[in-house]
Amino acid sequence: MVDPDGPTPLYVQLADLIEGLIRDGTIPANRPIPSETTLQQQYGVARGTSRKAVELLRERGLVFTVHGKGTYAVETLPPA
Amino acid sequence: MVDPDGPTPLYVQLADLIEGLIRDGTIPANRPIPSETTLQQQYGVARGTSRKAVELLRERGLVFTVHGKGTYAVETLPPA
DNA sequence: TACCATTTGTCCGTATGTATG
DNA sequence: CCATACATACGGACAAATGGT
Repeated sequence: MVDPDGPTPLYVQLADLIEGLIRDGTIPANRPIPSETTLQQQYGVARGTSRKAVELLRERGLVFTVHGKGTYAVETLPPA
Repeated sequence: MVDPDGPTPLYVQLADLIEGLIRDGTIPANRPIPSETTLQQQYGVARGTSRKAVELLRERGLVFTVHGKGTYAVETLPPA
């Protein structure tokens, strides 16, 4: 999944992985991505790392976040 | 604001700047100073740098920190 | 109304690695 | 060698929003 010893930062690897899930339809539009806590446990990273991954996905225009609810895949994806 | 090329370390410049804000009343007693994250973004420095600046202010007796909440200006300022 | 669980938001504390002067 | 500075990554604690009981 993610490689802590690789040259790519963990939070970038995580973001790339989730981007793949969105682009291949595993996570459809307007459906939530895993919570920050779930990502931590699932991939064995700290919360700060999962937060930075989600932040990157927001910057890439792939997801939007609602405080107290969750983070969701956007309707129309930006070009890869 | 802060000069990365100047002879004074960035974190000292940042601390001096905030000390000024406290002494001139811009930041009143028991009010929070900008967070480390805010300082980073505001002045374009790394977190370690903003953290060292706040640490310096603590050593100078100008602020006190509450873990998980924030850093605040003290009630009675030490002599300049 | 009150309470509670979940989730995101915002804080700080610490450590390691890299690079520069 | 050491201080400065940046980036990454871990952890803990509290605040705010949401939704359900």
